[in-house]
Amino acid sequence: MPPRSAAATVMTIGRLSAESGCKVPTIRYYEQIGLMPEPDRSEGNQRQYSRRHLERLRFIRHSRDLGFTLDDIRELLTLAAHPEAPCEEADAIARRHLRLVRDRIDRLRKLEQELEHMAACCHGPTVRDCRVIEILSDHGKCLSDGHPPLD
Amino acid sequence: MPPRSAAATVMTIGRLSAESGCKVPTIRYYEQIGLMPEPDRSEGNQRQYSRRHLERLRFIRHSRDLGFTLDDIRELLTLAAHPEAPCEEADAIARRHLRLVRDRIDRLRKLEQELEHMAACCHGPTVRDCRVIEILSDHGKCLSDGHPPLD
DNA sequence: GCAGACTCTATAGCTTCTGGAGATATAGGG
DNA sequence: CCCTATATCTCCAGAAGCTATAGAGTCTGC
Repeated sequence: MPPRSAAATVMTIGRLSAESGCKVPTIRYYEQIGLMPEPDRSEGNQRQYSRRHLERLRFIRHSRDLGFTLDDIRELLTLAAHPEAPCEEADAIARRHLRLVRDRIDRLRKLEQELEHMAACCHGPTVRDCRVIEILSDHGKCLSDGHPPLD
Repeated sequence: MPPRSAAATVMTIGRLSAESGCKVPTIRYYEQIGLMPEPDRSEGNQRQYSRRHLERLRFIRHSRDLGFTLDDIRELLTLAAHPEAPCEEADAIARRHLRLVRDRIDRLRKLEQELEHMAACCHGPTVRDCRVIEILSDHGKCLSDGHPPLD
């Protein structure tokens, strides 16, 4: 009997979606931007995917979950296809991304403090006595001087 | 002599930009989406801003820096215009935002660990021995089961 | 009165998808 | 063979929050 899991040699796009966790329009989008190769088509013009497609898509999905950009992923995919190449580049991408993530954490922490401070400053029942609005209006009432952009 | 700082009663858009830290196209964009009111125009059809515009724009800018969405800011601006209204709502917006920020910090921390783990796993000189690609290919090699979406 | 800086409008692009419209394909049951 | 329900097809628009460009007009200082 034919296998019921991802072991099926041919998948529709819906199946690929279920197996990979990517939504159907997202898969078509990835194909459109050249991140996924164009699959074969059935007689009725429907996409037919193989396990190789699934693997690639899972790689993409996983990398996206880890916050890599599509451009990063494009590069990582190229690297993955050349096992003999030096891995410095892949490593560099990962490390750069790690720096980015740490940076974002730092900035978000500052923000967290600022917001805690703000929320703690609400003193009266009306907007007039509420510091939230006031602090937003006047940067000088902030804990820190500058808020770096979040992204 | 006419004042040289923001005390000028009338500003061009470039001046408003410099005083607020918002770029010129951003200011026009805010006007377009109704976040900033349409200012008077000079005879030559150029926008003329008052200090009230500057205050509003600074409020917006500061809130953006703190990560509030434009929709949040719209609401906060409305609230700010009604000092007699109860401040619960402003407070609620700030607290909701605080929760959001904390959530993002948590998720980014997990990511950080994952990436550290990954980077530490690079063992060989070629992609073949580099775990970065391998881990990306195979979710099972991850520290955690699921990576929640970052946003 | 002219160079150069600034501003105007309108429109398109960025990133990473997501959703809808309207048409076709396929699978399962009678 | 037909019917229906679901899945798929293409194409296009929209989301958030800007940013950039083109081509024209305006203002300022010397």
